Formats: sequence, structure tokens, C-alpha cells
Amino acid sequence: MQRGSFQWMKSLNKSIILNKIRIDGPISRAQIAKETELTPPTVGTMVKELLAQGLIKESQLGASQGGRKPTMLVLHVQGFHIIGVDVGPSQIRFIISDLAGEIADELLQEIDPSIENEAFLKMLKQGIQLLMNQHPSLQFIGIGVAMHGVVDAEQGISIFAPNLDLRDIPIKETLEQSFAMNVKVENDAKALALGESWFQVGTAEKSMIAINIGQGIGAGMVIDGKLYHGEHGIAGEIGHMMIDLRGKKCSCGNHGCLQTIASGPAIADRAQELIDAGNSSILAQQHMPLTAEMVHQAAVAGDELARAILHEAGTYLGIALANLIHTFNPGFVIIGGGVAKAGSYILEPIMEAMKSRVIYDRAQDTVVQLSKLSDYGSSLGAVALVLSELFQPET
Amino acid sequence: MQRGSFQWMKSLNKSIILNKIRIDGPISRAQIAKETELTPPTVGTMVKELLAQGLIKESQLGASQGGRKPTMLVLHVQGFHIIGVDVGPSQIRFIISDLAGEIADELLQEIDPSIENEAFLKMLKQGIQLLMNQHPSLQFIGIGVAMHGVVDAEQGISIFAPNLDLRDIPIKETLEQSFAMNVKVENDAKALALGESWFQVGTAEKSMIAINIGQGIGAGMVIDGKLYHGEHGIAGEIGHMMIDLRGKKCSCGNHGCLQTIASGPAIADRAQELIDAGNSSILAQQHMPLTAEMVHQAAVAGDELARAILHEAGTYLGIALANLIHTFNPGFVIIGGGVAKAGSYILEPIMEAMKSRVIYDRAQDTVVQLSKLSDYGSSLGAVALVLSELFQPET
DNA sequence: ATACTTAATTAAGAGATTTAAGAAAGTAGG
DNA sequence: CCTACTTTCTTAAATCTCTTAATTAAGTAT
Repeated sequence: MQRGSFQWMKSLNKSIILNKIRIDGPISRAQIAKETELTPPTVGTMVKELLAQGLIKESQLGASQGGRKPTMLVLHVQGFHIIGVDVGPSQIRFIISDLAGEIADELLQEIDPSIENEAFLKMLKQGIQLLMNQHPSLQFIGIGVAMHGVVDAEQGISIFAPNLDLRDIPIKETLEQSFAMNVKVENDAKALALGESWFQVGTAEKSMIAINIGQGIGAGMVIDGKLYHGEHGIAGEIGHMMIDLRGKKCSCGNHGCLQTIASGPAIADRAQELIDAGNSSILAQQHMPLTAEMVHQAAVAGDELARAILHEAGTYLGIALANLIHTFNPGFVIIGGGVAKAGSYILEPIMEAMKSRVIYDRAQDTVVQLSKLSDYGSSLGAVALVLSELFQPET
Repeated sequence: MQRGSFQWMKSLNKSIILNKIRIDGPISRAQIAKETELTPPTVGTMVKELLAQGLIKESQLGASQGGRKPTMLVLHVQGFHIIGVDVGPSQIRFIISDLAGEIADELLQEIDPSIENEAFLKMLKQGIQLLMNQHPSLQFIGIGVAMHGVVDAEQGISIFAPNLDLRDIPIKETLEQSFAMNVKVENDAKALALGESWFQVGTAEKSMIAINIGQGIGAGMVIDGKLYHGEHGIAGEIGHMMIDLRGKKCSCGNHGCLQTIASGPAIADRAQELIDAGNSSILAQQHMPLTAEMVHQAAVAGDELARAILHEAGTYLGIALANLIHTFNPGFVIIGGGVAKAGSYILEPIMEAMKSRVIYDRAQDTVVQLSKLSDYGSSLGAVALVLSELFQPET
């Protein structure tokens, strides 16, 4: 679209109206005009077009304000659907979502650890095709892919996926050729952040940060409803934020990275270490290698050692969060990923450590919440990638 | 301006053209049309208006491309002037700058440490008036104020200025009443960042961060040419980034904040501490209390202890920088403030520590430079506050 | 039943960009 | 030196979208 042209201005105004309906609907034409400061005729013509496109629909009549009843407009959430794909360390999750983030269907597939680029792309294509075939009546408008590791979001390439040991996978190009629709690719932590901002925080107006704690620790930042990538696309790689100069050695070669204390594997390792040192715990009876999940379950069961370990991890996360608040100062923080399942056992020490370290009173009240999207966080984030382009095209 | 109206679009297009001339001038109308994708008639009418406003002027004729010679357009840098004010811990610097950041005149005044709000505001007004009176022929379009401490940039209020122990000073309101022109107020580290981005980095396209190391350590972040404030306006308060869990106690009550190691006072304290412990150094002969400036001079003179201290401070700064790159991932980093005067004695260990800790090759090449604006950084930043509004009005 | 409100649409008017054409100023070749 | 061709810039009519004003539609209230 030619920037600065009439068409461009029109599409911008149209987006404003569409977004208004999405966020504040059901809403009448008259109220849209009031709140957006556009004139009633402008709103009228735009609404007519949006109705024709099938993006919105008229619902019931609203209550009278002393005159004619307004016809309320709402997003036609079932009008179009989106495919969301979340490529994790060991499995791929495919979902079909409507425009409101309601999941209509899903598919989970295990990844062969020795998979190669070609087979991986084929697996993606087949999974998507399978889901689409099962819902021939639905109209799909885009595919979003959340991928762990380093991603070039602009090109739509997975540059490096450490857990699969794959490099330079041209995901966007391949899928756009196969399905002839808009494809967005993004790092999973960033997708999670957008998803949370889109479906949970709601308006996506505030700056927010979503921290994904699993095998590693990553974060995504949303500013004014848009993902922030940084110069090299590595903004949010907080797993390697140094917290403790003289701490444990990290896989990256440095010491005291956040990952060495608060990631899933770090929690499991720490438990093993303390048990080996002779501390008593119900975890000592485990025959399988310990996982963070087991530590959490032990904590729920009342195990003191497990609780202490989670408390320690939470404290470090809280310190890291204080650092983030002192640098990025988000209005909203979401904790997601596997470790977030430990619930209050991890959230409480996080809050405690954060509050005691943030030096501005008002910033101490930064809202911190556990993700409610659970296992669907990243896949819904992938959906949000497509939605964010549909609803707020580039200025 | 009504968003989404013709006037709004026009002013936007006008800004685009003005900016094009500012950055790429001298440039012809034809070339502006090509590069901005606006049509020649549109560019023509806008240019006519900008010429009438006195913001740009026609310079010489350019070289022929095989036809009529183009008339080149440049920013009329002397057409308007701006007052920049930098309120430091002990003095106020007033400057007059043209649109290109050339300083036409300046004024430096000492602040009485026991000053109160009223007297402070009076001092500001008198300083500005004095400078303006000395240049009656100049046309002033705005006043920018860079203030240390916590600032509410939107309201234009200095909320807390620790070094002067002042609170809630309504700077913007007062100055706008007195001088009837646009007044912008901002934290000094943030102003410095904008100034560096505006006058040094040039295009202000990249994301960048400017770190101001003096009494404390603060940073300002510029994203897409705009200052980033965060939710509570404390984004960039990196002085309290925790680096060393078991480090020194900071004035904020926590341990291991960056400030406790790398600020000016911390460097001086560290020197005193090591000398008291019996280390030999030419600084030991000093009778006055040590300052970071003295440590720097001793380092230049070859003093091993001084060099070691600066190396240590630089290393910690480098670690903090690595943390920033892993979270904010700026394309450009500027080190300013008093400690930056230590030059390579501080920059080299910063780079060394940063490069060894950043885990992505490309990010290791993040450009890090010492500020070249020296003592004028914050005051030119204050000027940039006004300029940024003039040249890129809110979308 | 009449007057007043509010909601939505229609019709004419205004503002800014675009398309198309022309004027101005140079270059280049014969 | 004159003509043909380029490039730059301006002018004039056409087009697009928003705005203002008036109209229709549908309720509420006395």
C-alpha cells in the first residue's frame, strides 16, 4: 500500500474500526464514531465493507439511549480460521483457531530426534494439510509457526533449532508455496508473548514481557502491541542474563547465567545434587532421572527439599525480573512454560524477590501473572502472529 | 490534529519530506518524490509551504542528469534556534543550538546546593532569558530541559532530583507560561540517548542505548527514533541492575548493583579502599578525597593500581552491557558521562567483557562507542527533544 | 398523538493526492 | 546554432475519501 495515499488512509481507518469492534464489541456504529473521532458516514461505509468481507457481523439491537435502538456490531469470530503450529523440543502441536483464539481442533505429533530439514518441512506440510482436510468447510486465512531456537522472523527462516539440531529451514517460503496463504514464523518465546498480550492481556496496549521457562529461559517483549526483536533478533534472550558472577558454569561458557539456576533442567539437577549430598527427600526414592515436574509434585506433596529448591529458583527469577523492570520496565509480566506449572511455589518467591529489589514503589506493583494458556501458549501465539497483521497492518 | 483526516495525512507527508531533506539534503524535489514514493506535485506543494515557513531553503543547482539541472533543497539550519538546558548535580548549562545541533552560545551557572523549588525555577527562567536577550535577532521555537533524577516527561515535572533534594518541580508549565513556546522535559540519561541518536548516529533509525556513567549509572533507549520510557518511566535505570549476588551493598539496600562497582564514586571509593589496604599507587600521595577523575589521570600517568581499578569497573560494565544485549539487543551503544572520559582505559575492558559473554556472534559486533558530545551530551539531548517533535510528529 | 432523542443513511461539498499535460532548463548530435 | 531528447518542476483537470448538512428510521416520553 502506497504510504500517504488515500487508500492507505482508508485502510488505516478501517483497521481502527475493525479493532474497535474486536476489542469493545458489541458496539454500535454511533459509538464507534464517538470513540474513534471518525464521522458517522465514514464509519458507516467502512462497516458496510467489513460486513461484506465477513470479518464482522450485526448482532442484536442494543438498548435505546432515548431514541432509536443501535444495531450492535461484533467480530465474526467464526468467519475465518487460522492454523497455529508450535514446534517444541520433541513434538509439534498443530491447532485450528478462530479469530478469538478458540481452539476448534488440534493435532500433536512426535518428532523423530534425528529428523532432517526436508522431512521436517514435509511433516509440517502434512500436519497442516491433515487438519485442513478434516475441516473442509472452514475458511483459512493464515498460518503461524512458533519455533524454538533462533528465528529470522522477517525472512521466515528457522536459523538454528538447538533441540533438533536443524539449521536454516525456509519455513515461510515452503508453506506459502504449498498453501498459498500468509505465513508468519517466530521464535516460540516471542510468539508466546504476543499470544498472551493478544488473548490474555487483551488490549495489547501496554508494554509487556512474557518469560518462557522450560528447557531454557527466553522472553518476548511486546511494545504497543508489536513484538520487539532488537537489532539481531535476539532481544529477550534472558536465559543468559548474568545474575551471579561467581555462580555455576553455563553451557554458553560463562558463569552465573539465569539458566543455570532456574530452568527446568537446572531445577532437576539441583535436586539430584542435594540428594546426593545426603539431604532427605521423597525424591530420593525415584529411580528415574529427576525432572522439574517431579520436583514440583514433591513440593505439592509437602517435601521440604523440593519446596526449598523451587524457592531458590524463584528467588533468582525474581532478581532477574527486577533487572528487567529496571531496564525494560514492562507494565505486565507473564510467566509461562513448563516451570510455570509449579504455580505459587515458584510465583511467590519470584514476587518476594522482585518486590524487595525494585527501588521504585510504583514499579513494585508491576502485575506478574502465571500464564493461563498452559500448553497452548506458543501455538496460540503463532495464531496471534497472523491476527496481529490482520488487525493492525503496518502504519 | 484529527487522526485519519486529510490534514493529518498532509502533515504526515510534510514531515516525511522535511525529514528527507534534513537527513539526505541537499536533495532535489524530483529525488524526494522518487525516494518517498510521493508524486512530484505533492512534493512540490509541500516544499513550497516548507520554504514559506522558513524551515528549508533552496541551495545551489545540482549536476544535470541529462536534462534540466535540479534545484537542491537543504534544511535551513539557521532559520530557527532552540534553547537546551542541562541541570546537573551542581550546575546548570544553558545552550543555544541551531537545527543541526551547532552551539551558538552557552551559559554555565553554579547551583546553590540548598536551593528550593521557587528559586530553582527562577534561576532557570533568568538563565534562558539572559541567553535569549543576548541574541535578539534569533527566532526560538522551543526549550528542552534535561534533568537528573526521576522525571515525568509527559507532564514535564521533575518528580525527584536527588542531588538537589528537590521534588515535584513543574518545569514545563512554568517555562511555557514565561516564554510561550514548546517546552520538553526529560531525564538526563534519556535526553543524552536521544541527543546521541539525533546528532551522532544520525538517522536515528536503529535501536540504540546510551549509558550515562557519572554519580550514578543511567541509560536511555531509543527505538525507531523515539525514546522508550516503559510503564512507569523508569526504563533504563540500569544502575541498579544486579550483577553480583554477593557483592557490595548499594545505597538502595540491595547487594551487587552495577552502581556499586562502576559509577564515579564507586571507582573513587575502590581506589581509597585499595590504598588503605596498603597497595602502592601515586594516588596514595593525594591529600584531597579521591575522585574518579584522579584515578583516570593516574592511569594515564601509568599507575598500575589505577589501571587495574578502571579495568575492573570496565569489566563489570561489559557484563552489564552483555546483559543488555541479551535483553534489549540494541544496534548501537554509546558510553557517556564523566567516567567515559577515561577513554580506552574503560572502553577496552568493556568490549573485552562484552564480547566474551555475548553468545551470538553477530551481536558481539554491536557497535560500542564513547560519546563525542562530551559535556554537551545532555544539553544537546535537550535540544533533540524539541527537534524530534518538530521533525517527527506523533503518528 | 405529538414532540423530542438517538441511530443510521444519503447527498452535496471540501481537501489532498493523482494523472496528464505543459513549461522550463539542459544536454547532445549534426 | 538549431533540433531532438531528457530531466525538472509546475499547472489543470480528475479522482478519492472524509466532512458537513440534511433526511430517514426507530424509539421514548408526556
